[in-house]
Amino acid sequence: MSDPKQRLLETASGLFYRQGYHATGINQVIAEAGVARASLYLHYESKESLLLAFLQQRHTDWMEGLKTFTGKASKPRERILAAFDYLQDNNEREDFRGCAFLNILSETTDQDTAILRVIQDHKKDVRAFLADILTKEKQLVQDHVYLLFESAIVESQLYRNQWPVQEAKKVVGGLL
Amino acid sequence: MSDPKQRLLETASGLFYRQGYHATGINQVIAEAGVARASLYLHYESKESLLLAFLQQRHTDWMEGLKTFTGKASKPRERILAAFDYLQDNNEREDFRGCAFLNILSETTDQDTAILRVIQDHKKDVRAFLADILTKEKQLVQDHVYLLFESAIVESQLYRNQWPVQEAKKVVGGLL
Amino acid sequence: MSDPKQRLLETASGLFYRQGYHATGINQVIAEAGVARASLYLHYESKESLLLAFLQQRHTDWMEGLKTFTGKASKPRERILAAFDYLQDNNEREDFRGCAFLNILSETTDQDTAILRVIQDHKKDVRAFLADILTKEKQLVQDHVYLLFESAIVESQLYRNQWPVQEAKKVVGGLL
Amino acid sequence: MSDPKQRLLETASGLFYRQGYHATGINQVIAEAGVARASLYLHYESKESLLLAFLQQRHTDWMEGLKTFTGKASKPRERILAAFDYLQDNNEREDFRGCAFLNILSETTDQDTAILRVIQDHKKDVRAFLADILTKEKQLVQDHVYLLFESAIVESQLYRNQWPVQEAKKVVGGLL
DNA sequence: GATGAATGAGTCTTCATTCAT
DNA sequence: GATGAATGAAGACTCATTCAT
Repeated sequence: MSDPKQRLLETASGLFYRQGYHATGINQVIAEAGVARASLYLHYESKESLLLAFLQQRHTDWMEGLKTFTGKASKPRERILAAFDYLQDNNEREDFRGCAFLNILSETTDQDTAILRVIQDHKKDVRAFLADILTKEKQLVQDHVYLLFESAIVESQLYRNQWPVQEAKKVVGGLL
Repeated sequence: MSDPKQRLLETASGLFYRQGYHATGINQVIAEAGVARASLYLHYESKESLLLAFLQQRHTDWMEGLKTFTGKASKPRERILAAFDYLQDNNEREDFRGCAFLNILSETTDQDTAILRVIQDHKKDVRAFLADILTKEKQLVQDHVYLLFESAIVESQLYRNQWPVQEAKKVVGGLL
Repeated sequence: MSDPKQRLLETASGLFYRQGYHATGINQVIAEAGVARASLYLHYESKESLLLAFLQQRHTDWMEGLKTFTGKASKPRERILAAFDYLQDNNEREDFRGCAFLNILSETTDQDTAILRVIQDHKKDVRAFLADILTKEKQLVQDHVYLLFESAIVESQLYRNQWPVQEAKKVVGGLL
Repeated sequence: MSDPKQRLLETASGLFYRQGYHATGINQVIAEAGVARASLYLHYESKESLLLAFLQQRHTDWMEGLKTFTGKASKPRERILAAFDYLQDNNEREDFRGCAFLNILSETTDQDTAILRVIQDHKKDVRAFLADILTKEKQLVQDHVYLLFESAIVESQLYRNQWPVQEAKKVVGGLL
């Protein structure tokens, strides 16, 4: 809590996630983190590197949460359904702000290669994670589930409502 | 081409779509539109109202494109598949920038009620449009198709690749 | 009421008086007057000339009011005291905004000769008016009354209170 | 001289006093102070807070000057008359720009509570200062002197002339 | 006489970053 | 390791004025 670097990351993470990257200014970050302006540049070489740190940390945390939720079951079908429960849980805890990576993606152009890679890597991991649970299924089914998983996230953010998660879960339940 | 208001809208639309809303400054808009600063505020009362105009125009245009594509077929199944062709066509024409509405959604908080409404209304229209084609299907199937349609857009933006559209289309083809 | 020139003058007068000259923009004037922007420049060659028109009109109206109030009495002493009643009446009607001329004077530099002259002429008229009532008094007494009259205006604006008028009136009452 | 914060305050003070608050732009302030635009906002959170700083500083300086002048005499009557000499001295040194507080008052509406308070507090202090010298006099006499003191300031600004100070001083001299 | 469109220069304020201490 | 001061560029927006219709 009193480590400036960590405090900066946590503050920036919350702001980047809730307000977006460009809508968040350095001033707000340092003010809310209670850190001197120059200290930010002591620990992170630029605003963008702070963004990268956020995404990397978020990746770790999010995957951990996913594993925790899916770890409660053992059969593939139940584990996949538990993944949708994770989404529902996220929506409640984070007020339907959706996927941090897809949100940043929207603010990203092809020039931002470093950021783009982190985002894509995250999603590849998610896709691989689901596919790993569904090794017995054909790839088309694996993709099918992944695509429904993704739209469950996006659409519940859009409507500020859990119905897309619930519908997607229902569909997937019928599928497997 | 020489109507300043139209030129402003077209320029801003391109920039908002390609770079995002917050990453686009008024200066860039007026410079590329070749219009005086104050002229922007003569036609649009604020940057946000320019964004709203963009989204409204985009809604009209995009739905029209969707109707054109789906209008080429008559049977529900073929019309739905044609909708996915539309996505593929968009990706090529617009360089995988994805959905203008979902991109802006990422930069939007709950405070931005007017913007949020336009975005949600657009998606409700899309959902209703697809459901209308699938009136003979159960609602779960309708939602199923809608969710795959949405993730096809998002995921092809993410990977800068058409595979999500193609996979989604294949899945839907098997479904109907 | 429907004469644009008159409407412009009345609107600008209110705004200049209540908000000050520099704090009042052309936009607000034309918006509240319900007149096209260019129409303003049809009737007044500049914002400054609108200000001049305001001051001239105000001079006429204000002196008329002063004459009305003082006209109710006939003896010099009573007429002077009535002048102070006029100030109190103004304060109530105009919410303690003080003297329009002195207020504009504060926003005026030595370069603004035309404006400065109108302001000084107004005050010279006021001074002469009071002196005319007090022709039997020495000049020092005349000035004395004038100075108290002026500070009654300024100080009641400052404190948003009638006490300076009342005190000044009491002093003058004892004097004459 | 090389402290930017002080230089900003001095520059702004001069401009606010000579030109008025609204007529003075941030650009002019930073240009004449030789300071970067953002540096202004490092030291003062807004243009208005710069104005407040000006008024507070001015209050201190002005009262000190008043005390210095009145301190030269010991008898109440002489001290009061010295106060009028202070006004005359101000007029000469500052080219008849009058009272900084009353000038800003003219640009102030009831909404600007912070500014209004500083102005009123200044004048209350002036009034109390004069009253303190005249403790032996009745309150009406104290107010009488205060009102003449105030109009001496205002009217000499108006006419760009010392006569109002001299006349007021003469009157007060006869009074005490 | 009246107007909507257009503008260059200006408004106040914040941006992300660097530097001397 | 930490910081307050400093900055050039940019942010969104408004100014008073003119011109073609």
